Amino acid sequence: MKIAIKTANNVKEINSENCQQPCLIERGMRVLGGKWKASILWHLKDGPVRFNELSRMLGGASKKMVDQRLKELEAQGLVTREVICDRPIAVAYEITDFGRTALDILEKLKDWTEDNGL
Amino acid sequence: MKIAIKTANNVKEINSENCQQPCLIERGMRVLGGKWKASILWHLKDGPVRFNELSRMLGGASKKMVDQRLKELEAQGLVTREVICDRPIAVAYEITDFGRTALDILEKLKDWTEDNGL
DNA sequence: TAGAGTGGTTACTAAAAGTATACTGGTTGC
DNA sequence: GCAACCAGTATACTTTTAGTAACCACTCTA
Repeated sequence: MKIAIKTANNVKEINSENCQQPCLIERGMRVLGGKWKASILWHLKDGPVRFNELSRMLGGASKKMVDQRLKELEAQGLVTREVICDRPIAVAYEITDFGRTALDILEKLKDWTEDNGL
Repeated sequence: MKIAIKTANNVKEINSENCQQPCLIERGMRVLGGKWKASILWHLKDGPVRFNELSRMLGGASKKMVDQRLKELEAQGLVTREVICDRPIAVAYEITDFGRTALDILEKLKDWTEDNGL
């Protein structure tokens, strides 16, 4: 739907569209957009990574943050948690097939950031 | 770099990579990832939109939020603000060419969200 | 036996994000 | 005159998120 706006000496048409509420972009961002979430997913793309290692990769994210984000990502089915050894405890986080479907987006995001020197 | 992890009865190799700090994914997310920012950009893709109209499109975002996000997006060169009429005041926000380069990512995000019923 | 590493949890604080309401100062329409 | 619209601004408030630091139980290495 177009709406006309009368200005001093011309008429300008402005586009108006309704958005599904809450809109798809926003809903997607709620899954991938949290701080560290996309990064975590990205760092799991080459294979399973252990908890403390992941913390280091993220360079500065606290254990609490990494823990919280991993739990969210696990609950949403994007990563899985696997205990690979009981004593000493060793846990590996792995991206799921569903999680991999999001890597396309992250790849584009990475390229975009890189190309624009952000 | 691969690191070997000894488990009860096998050895598992785990991938370890260093991340540029702060990594590209995270940096990109700081530009597009704030609440409403991606949505705003998306809603500008079909042409300029006025302030209050944008608020309504976002369905629930307060004026303060919309205002803040628009200012951020403007400062980052993703949108422009144009006064199209002084009396009565009418302002239109428009996506820039640079802003358009991010729409690819958002398109993918939208499709992903849709395909996965999120 | 001390120190470092594993994968967390808990408690606390600081900062950011978001909501709600009212206000300005102008215009348009009834 | 009154209400509703425009594009914001201001203020106050609550909620959420982020981050620090200490702690747990366990193991491995020097």
